[in-house]
Amino acid sequence: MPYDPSAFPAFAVTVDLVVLTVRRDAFCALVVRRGEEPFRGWWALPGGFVRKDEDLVTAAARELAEETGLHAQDPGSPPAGAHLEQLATYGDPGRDPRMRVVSVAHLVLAPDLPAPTAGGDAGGARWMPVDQLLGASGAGAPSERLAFDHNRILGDGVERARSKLEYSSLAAAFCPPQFTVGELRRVYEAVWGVSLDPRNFHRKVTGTPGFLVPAGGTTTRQGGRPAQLFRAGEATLLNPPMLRPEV
Amino acid sequence: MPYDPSAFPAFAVTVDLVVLTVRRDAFCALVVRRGEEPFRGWWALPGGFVRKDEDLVTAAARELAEETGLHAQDPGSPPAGAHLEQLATYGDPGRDPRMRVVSVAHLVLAPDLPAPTAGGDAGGARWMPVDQLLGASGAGAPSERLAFDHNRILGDGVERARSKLEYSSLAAAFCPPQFTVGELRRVYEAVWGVSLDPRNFHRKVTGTPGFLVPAGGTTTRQGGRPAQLFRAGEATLLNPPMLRPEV
DNA sequence: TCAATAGTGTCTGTGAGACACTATACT
DNA sequence: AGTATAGTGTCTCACAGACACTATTGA
Repeated sequence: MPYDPSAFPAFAVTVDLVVLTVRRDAFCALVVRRGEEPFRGWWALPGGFVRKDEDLVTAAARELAEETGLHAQDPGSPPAGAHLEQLATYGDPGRDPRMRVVSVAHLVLAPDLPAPTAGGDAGGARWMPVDQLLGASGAGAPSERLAFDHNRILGDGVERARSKLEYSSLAAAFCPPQFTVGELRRVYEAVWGVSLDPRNFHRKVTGTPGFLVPAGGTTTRQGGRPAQLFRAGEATLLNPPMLRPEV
Repeated sequence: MPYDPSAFPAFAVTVDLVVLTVRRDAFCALVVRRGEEPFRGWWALPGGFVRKDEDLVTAAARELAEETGLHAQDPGSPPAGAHLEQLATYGDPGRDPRMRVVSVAHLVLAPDLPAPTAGGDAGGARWMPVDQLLGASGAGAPSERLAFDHNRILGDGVERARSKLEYSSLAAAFCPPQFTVGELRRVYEAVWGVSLDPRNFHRKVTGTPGFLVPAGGTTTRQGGRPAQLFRAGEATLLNPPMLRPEV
């Protein structure tokens, strides 16, 4: 078929963000209150339109900064900011009742933050446990429904995060720049919803080259014997992986 | 910001296809010859515009059928058609010199096909070894460059396929409905570019519940002792995974 | 006969899971 | 003291990799 630029249908393109963190041992997602129709008053994932001359990942980083003040990881500045990656794209006709919108969802893994002050347009923002939004793993129905198809997007993001902990060192993205082995273990436990043996976990993560680098000091912020502080190492892929229990 | 439907920038949305197969022990991708500017005469990935009321995956399946005659896997018809899944989305401004185009790339894994007759618009279509397009794993430069950012898309698709063979049973998507253990092993060897021990491979795949189901007969089409025929089982996830050698 | 592929058995090293035990803090 | 968490050592089982050996075809 000959190329005709005026013949293609026009789409709106947005980025939606699945921002995940671990707060007080709970695996939480960032949701914002919608201030307008449709779904006025509902919780939704943060997001917004991609601008005319803007890269997709740039748009995602901009929305993230606007809505949370978080800065995405600059390649090069090791312990600063959150992990950002593309998740998937959702473009069913009718997913937005107003018009044809294709949304490129992104996944953000962030350390625990003081308070998610909604930057500008959103009427409110808060962290909400993912179990409450998706239904606990035990098949319960979600107690909160999100606007549009955001439950599906969140579910995909949560599953991506859970599986990435297995074969990458991304769990450290949920931790502050310096953290203990116990704190890292609590991240895995919160995200996977399981209990892990502290002794085997310690042996595994400290024995994997490049995963953890000793940062020097110790801390007793978790109580008990002082624990060594680490920061994330250079390795991004875990080999062999750390598999989720309960096959 | 108040919602203003006329304020969003208009994008064109396309689907591009990374169609992979194994032909004569070579890992190959489907490329089509471009008949128009820009990149007239270059090889490119098949693809096209998403229609106004069309789902993304539907658009990908339609383009696949138009350009190859292949039908994507209908959930429910086990041994028919190819595996189709979303890969990633590419939307850099300037990736298409004519206008702002966001492309939702899809990955297709297909069994070996007789000949990729270009369906309609494309000036020609052929299977090309991925090493030739991406440069052999040994750092060689690609001997053929694709149009637009299709080298990058192809690279992402190839890497996705390689890693999916590890923890899923998708290798069977490269095989005919009935196949032998040796044929399945040659798929792994071609995709990963390695040699695998036939005895250990046999023990591994036949010992994984749900991966292979005996289909009854035997064949000698590979020469040597007759080999049992199998078809793909119900299992989609491999646990434990089949890891690539050469860490 | 040989060459090819299919399939089984056996050994060894690595690593995960279970768990006893010691170390060092706070109350 | 008791309780919390940190960290080490040890045992066992599962499994990947290496490879000897047998089975069954065609040339």
